[in-house]
Amino acid sequence: MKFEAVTIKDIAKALGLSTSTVSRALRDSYEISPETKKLVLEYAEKINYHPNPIALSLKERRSRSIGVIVCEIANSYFSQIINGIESIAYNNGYNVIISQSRESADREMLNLQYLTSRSVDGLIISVSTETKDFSYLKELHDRGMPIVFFDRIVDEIETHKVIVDNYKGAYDATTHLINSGYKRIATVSNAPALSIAKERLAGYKAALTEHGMEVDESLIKYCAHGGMILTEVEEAIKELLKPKNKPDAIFASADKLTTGCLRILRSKGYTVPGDFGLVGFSNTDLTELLDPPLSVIRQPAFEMGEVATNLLLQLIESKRPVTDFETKVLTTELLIRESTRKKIAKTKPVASLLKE
Amino acid sequence: MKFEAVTIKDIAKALGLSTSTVSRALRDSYEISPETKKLVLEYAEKINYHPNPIALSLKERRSRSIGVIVCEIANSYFSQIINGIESIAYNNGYNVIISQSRESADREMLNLQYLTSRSVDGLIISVSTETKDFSYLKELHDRGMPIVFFDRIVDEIETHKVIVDNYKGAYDATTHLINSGYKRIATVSNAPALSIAKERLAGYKAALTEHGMEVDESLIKYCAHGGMILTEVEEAIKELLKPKNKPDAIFASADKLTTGCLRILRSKGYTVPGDFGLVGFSNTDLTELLDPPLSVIRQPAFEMGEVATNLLLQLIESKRPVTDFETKVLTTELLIRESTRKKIAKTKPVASLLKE
DNA sequence: ATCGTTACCGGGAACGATTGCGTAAAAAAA
DNA sequence: TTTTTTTACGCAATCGTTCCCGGTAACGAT
Repeated sequence: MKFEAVTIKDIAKALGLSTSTVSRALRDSYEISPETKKLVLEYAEKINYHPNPIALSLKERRSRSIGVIVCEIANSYFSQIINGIESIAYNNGYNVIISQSRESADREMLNLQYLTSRSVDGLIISVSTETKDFSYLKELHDRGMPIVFFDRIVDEIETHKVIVDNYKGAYDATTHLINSGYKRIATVSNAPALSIAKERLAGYKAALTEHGMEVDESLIKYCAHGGMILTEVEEAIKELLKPKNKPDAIFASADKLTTGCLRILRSKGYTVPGDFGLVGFSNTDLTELLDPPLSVIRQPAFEMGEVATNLLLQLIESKRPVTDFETKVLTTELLIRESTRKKIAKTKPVASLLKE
Repeated sequence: MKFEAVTIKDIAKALGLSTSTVSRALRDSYEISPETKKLVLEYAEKINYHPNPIALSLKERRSRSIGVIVCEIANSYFSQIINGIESIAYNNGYNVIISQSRESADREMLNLQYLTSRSVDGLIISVSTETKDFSYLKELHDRGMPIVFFDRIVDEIETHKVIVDNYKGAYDATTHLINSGYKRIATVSNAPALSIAKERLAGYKAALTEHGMEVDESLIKYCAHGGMILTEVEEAIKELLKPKNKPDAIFASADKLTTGCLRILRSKGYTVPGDFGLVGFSNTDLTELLDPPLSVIRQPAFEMGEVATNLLLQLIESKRPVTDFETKVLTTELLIRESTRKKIAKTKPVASLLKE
């Protein structure tokens, strides 16, 4: 079934004009008489004419659409990012095509090919945990495709990037654990090759050393798929519990890792923050309703999406090749709740629950 | 900046052939000699030729893209649905354009216009709570636009629809509350005009009457935006707590309403399931980690997305106008956890936490 | 009377790909 | 050898739109 739309030809035929005249009348050209314009405009309105964007795309060699690749949509952080992207794109007449890599480099590549063959005007990407070979992306970029990275950025490719201050986020969280009285702080991290993993790890280590605590590599565990596969988190926790000198707190470095840790700890019968303190990056709005309410580092996800999109549009609409790229660094927010309160408060604070 | 792609003309020019020959060679037409084919194919491969989908769209009058309208992406239920939609669409060479109504009829209308002007081949929609006037949608459908509704369907428009057995879901949940010993069961529902709200309310009422309990209209509260605005939920709860004969359990009829109720109850210092039993529709995978773990009615969201997309593609690719429409009804699943356990068990069950 | 302006409008070539039709040359049949 | 058939390719129209060229009036100035 097809959906037949009105074209400029229909108007031309009905009004006994040429298509060029109609086109010009619609674009309010100076060489069309006011009467003709009025005629065309009114008729176009009457039969509900809308220019065919596909024909325009062909003519102007641009599709007015941007591609977005994230690892998964069903993740608060990314869906908030997408929200931000969408709001800006929409306001500028662009549409957004979303695809998911599901942390697979293959799927990411496929999506990339798909999106470019669909001739998107630009791309906003957070690479998968698995991606090691950026040559395809690099080639794309070299051939002129505007790209903006966010979250998991690629150092090898020079373009606009949007991140948060991961170092500081991790530093603050770890410091908070230290100040709360935790002595042996472990971390469950993302795939070590990832930019965010490195930065967060660096912040974690810095906080430890600056407070006179030594960095114990056996307390650093990695989950290759960033918590998307729960058994990886389980494995990490199992490892952490092995030695006699168990940690007394965990800093989790990604959304799914944070809730994953809680899930595993609880399933093993441990209590938080009794047996372990827990803090992590997370953007779920349910963290305060969890048992226990989780202390989290929250990223300004919506804003990140907005910023990334503005940068991309700037790139797309620039007449000359852009060579001056910037990396926007937004700040995280540490929300302190029960999960890092070493001495369990019997009376739960409820006043702040209504916020958001 | 533009991203210059290789065209069929480039190949033709380089090989001293006509564009038609190249086109036919690429499509493996019988009237092209094997040598020429080989030549073209190899050269196309070499310079990384990809047919321009926009030119194809213009020629074939189809864009191979489908539009999706949901109220918000950052909602587990909808992002799971989108996941399902995307997986099927992708496998069939379609791309998905997503937009959000944010429960506003105006935004929904705008999105609709935008998507159709972008000439999508079909639409998958869950209408907003606010939408009362379906004439635009109806007109679109009458003019031949393939549409599939899911979740919040529109009775006035005859087309494929995908829902769950809302009646049974609500009935089961309410019955579960009754069997757990709750005596005065309230419900917090969606906008009353919504199909899902009606069906769930009917299931709730049926369960009550069938178990010899009377339906008390003062125990039925509505939230016009389905929990998206928390103050509406707060207002509803406040109303429920007014009369002396307070309810002892709440059945919430949407994802955000369920977590919203928990949020409000906890912020007011009530305990669940001590002061109130709570069960509701929800697709978050965090419900078992909440305090208390929530009993929920879970919808097969991913599958719903798949089914809806298959139906839509069927509609799009049908040669003749389809007049025989079907409504697929999937089944919900009741997951029983702490929030409906009238007598608080001291030892929390942890074995099932690892599932999913 | 001739020329230059100005005001309006149409023809037709793009954009990239497909496809019906026409046709030259080569191969097969007469 | 002539006719017919097959093979293999090119021409041109098409999709909807824009825009570069024109073209033709009407009118004033010379």
